[in-house]
Amino acid sequence: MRQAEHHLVRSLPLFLSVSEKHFDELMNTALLQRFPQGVTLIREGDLPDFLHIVVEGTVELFANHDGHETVLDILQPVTTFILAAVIRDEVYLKSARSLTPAQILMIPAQAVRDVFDRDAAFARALVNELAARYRCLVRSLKNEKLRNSTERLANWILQEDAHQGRKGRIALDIDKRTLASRLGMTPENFSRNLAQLSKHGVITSGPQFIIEDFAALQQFAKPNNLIDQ
Amino acid sequence: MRQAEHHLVRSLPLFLSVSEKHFDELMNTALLQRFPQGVTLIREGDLPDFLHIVVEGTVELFANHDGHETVLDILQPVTTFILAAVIRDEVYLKSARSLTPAQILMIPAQAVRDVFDRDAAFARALVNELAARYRCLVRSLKNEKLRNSTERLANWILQEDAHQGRKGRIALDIDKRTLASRLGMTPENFSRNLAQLSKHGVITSGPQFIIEDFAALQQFAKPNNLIDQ
DNA sequence: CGTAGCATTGATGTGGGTCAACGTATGTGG
DNA sequence: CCACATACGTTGACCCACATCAATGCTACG
Repeated sequence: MRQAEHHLVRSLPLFLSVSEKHFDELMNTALLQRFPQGVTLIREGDLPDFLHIVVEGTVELFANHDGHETVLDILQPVTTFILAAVIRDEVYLKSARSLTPAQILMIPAQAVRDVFDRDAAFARALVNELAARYRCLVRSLKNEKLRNSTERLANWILQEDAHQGRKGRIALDIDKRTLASRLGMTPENFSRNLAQLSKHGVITSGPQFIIEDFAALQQFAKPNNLIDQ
Repeated sequence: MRQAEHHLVRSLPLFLSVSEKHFDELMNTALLQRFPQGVTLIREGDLPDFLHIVVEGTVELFANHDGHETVLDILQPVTTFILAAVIRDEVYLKSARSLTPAQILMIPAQAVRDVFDRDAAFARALVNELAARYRCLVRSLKNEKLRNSTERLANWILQEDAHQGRKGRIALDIDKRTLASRLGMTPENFSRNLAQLSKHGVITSGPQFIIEDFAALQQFAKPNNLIDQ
């Protein structure tokens, strides 16, 4: 692993307080691997070999049942995933695939559990990380159950605008269909919802959204800090 | 707190490996409290004062937004809740109310964080508990997104039958409307779904369900150990 | 320039929520 | 002991959000 990535990982909340010795122990056996787009990284039902960390690119967590598939989460750098399965050494409940070319840091599950048993600081960091992931999951569950698809899109636009510096102009760097799936709707409904939002201050021109009337959008979206963020 | 409850709590995975000293420290300041039915125990948006543990009764976790309410989980003894909020000392994302008269053990949040900082065994137990709760949440999310309401009911019947000793006869100890809400549907749809299941081997007579054709029910329900417990 | 893939738009179907009516059981007071 | 009230369960009618299917437009790239 390169120096730059070493520092990046070291500075994650999860590893910040781990002793140098234990951090080296984790990293010595870790792999930093590049994957092309569309690769299945893990499969639900398998036992965890590695703790995965998205270092670059986008990863989709999904699950299948009886011929149907559902997206459970979409991850951006830098995020751990399947931490719970690694800790408990139980089968994955979700599958993962790369939505873009991606760089994934993979730490052998046994090494994580070993250090977890010996390094109290790491154990505490793990609690915090898991708690954070848990709360993210609750938020996205509330987002799904308490808002309709147009509202979810409106709030995504508000958040993305804040993320891109409140310029009121959002450049879309992913496919609309990918964003649609991320927001839990079909591409067709995504289009219709976008059209709806023209009534609430959003102009769309190709891969750009422009917030023409911020107050109107805000009023429609009703952002809520117990759901968003 | 009585001796019996002391032992019950002590034997929870969360407290099994905590030192006697630290366990006493947690329990000294803890409250074991009885609540009547329908009491709001915690409110989303508040900061956590206590870690809650359902010792007796049933507790519903729910959330509100813009005049709508949704049930996020229903808890049976013995389960911790709002652990993630306590660990991170951040606001609750869910509210909780007692669905039945309930007995709740409340451990001051600060005491939990104190012992967590000093007792590595407790920190590790917390990780395991949180990971278990995380996985439960993923399972119920998959149950909601990958099955329709009739399938959810069918699987609940299979699970409850297993739970009651595979007698093929299930005694309902809660209101049908409560069960409906627990399975994420209205009482009206619950009735209709139950009627549907008569085509798949389930006979219903008042507060009793009888599995008349186990194979048929199983075939319809398609139980999945990556969704069901 | 033609083809492939994404985006958009319209028509239609379906799951499940809502509203209303009615049946059935369990009290409660005269 | 009966009349009545209250509440739950069931059934039917209807509606809404969203998925699906189909047709067409748009863009890009060999």
